[in-house]
Amino acid sequence: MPRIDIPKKSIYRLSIYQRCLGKLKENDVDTVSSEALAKAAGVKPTQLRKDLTYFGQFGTRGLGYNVEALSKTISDVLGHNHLQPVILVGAGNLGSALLRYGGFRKEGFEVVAAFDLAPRPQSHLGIPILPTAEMTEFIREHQVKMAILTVPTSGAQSVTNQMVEAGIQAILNFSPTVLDVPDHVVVNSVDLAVELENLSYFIR
Amino acid sequence: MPRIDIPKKSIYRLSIYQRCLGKLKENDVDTVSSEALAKAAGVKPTQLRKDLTYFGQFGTRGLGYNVEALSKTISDVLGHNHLQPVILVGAGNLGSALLRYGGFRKEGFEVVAAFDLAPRPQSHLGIPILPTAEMTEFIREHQVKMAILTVPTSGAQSVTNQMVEAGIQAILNFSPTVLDVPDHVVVNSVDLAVELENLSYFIR
DNA sequence: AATTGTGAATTGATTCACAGCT
DNA sequence: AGCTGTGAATCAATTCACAATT
Repeated sequence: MPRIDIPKKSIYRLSIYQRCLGKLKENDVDTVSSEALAKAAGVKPTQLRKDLTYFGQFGTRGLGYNVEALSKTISDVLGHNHLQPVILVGAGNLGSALLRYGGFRKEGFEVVAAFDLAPRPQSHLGIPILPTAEMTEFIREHQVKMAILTVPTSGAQSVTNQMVEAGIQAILNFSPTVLDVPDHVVVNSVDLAVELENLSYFIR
Repeated sequence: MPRIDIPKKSIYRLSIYQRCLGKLKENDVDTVSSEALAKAAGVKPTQLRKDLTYFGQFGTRGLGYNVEALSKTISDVLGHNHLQPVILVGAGNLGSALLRYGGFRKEGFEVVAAFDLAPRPQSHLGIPILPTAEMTEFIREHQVKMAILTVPTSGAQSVTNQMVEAGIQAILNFSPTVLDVPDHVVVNSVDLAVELENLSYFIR
């Protein structure tokens, strides 16, 4: 694995570049300079170029990058050329909103099922909401590797343990708590209150 | 302003420490060591101590930190001792879920109004949903400094321009786009698809 | 004896400056 | 001429190691 010393932040920015490239594609732009793409992504041109060199050489000197080709390359690097199945655990307010949101599919992710302790029979956008008791079996059976966690703080760690035990390798955590997971599992946390608090420090 | 060379990430972690301290308070713990608190926050003890020294000395050598006092200090530093008013713009799926969520108040934030191009008369938890046309006036009148942005990509930049013009200084952005704002405005973006993409890179 | 606070060392990320292609 | 690719330099954040304090 050469990935070992690529900054985590570079990987993160790759996704942002990818989104910008998508917009360029929609506008039938077929070549873009590091300067223009960096501007759209809110970074410096040298940083964009440095980020890309971790994975190879994709540009043409004197010209820039081919939008289509670069986008394809980033897809390859990020490894989601095929639809990646994701489960959502905790179908409360936030959870159901995310189910209804549905904007993930276009980015290569498909929410295949949701789980809740007290599932109402209703489903969103055809996504079944199942009892949490069935979660581990589902994960194993469908070989799901990614989960979105939107349960209240109290249940977060125990649900996480079950998911990890069943084979989940990556968790997008919205519960306002720090999850304890084994090394091979990745967690990205989005804590809304923390984000707000952080912002409030910077206002005068 | 001494804040100038304090790492942005330290500020961010302060919020996390604050949350952990809250849990300790609930359990009537009154003293905590850097080791224990760091563990709860998912960081190294030295990092916790370093983060705190940017703001002063709050511990007792040989003993640890007084939970109550440290929590109070962090509140002061983060500057949200009084309820901070926040508006939410874009009352679609995600926006209304956040309105209903309501967990912000406990952390010192109050969503005072929501805005939408096509507001249904209904309100969530007593928070009025008003037409976007009234937004700038509201911001000025109530001196609101913070906003949560949950409009679709297409409208994000123009709504942002209006908000900034009216005096908004901090934005928590959920629109999947990079916002262009003047230097005195802070933006924290949460892009769900980017988070998922980033996770997917790390699974094997 | 235990634990904080911190300068120094290290590690990591960003930016510079320019060589190398097209 | 223009723009990428990249080693070197800089800047920032983290961790170490230990002195200071209770």
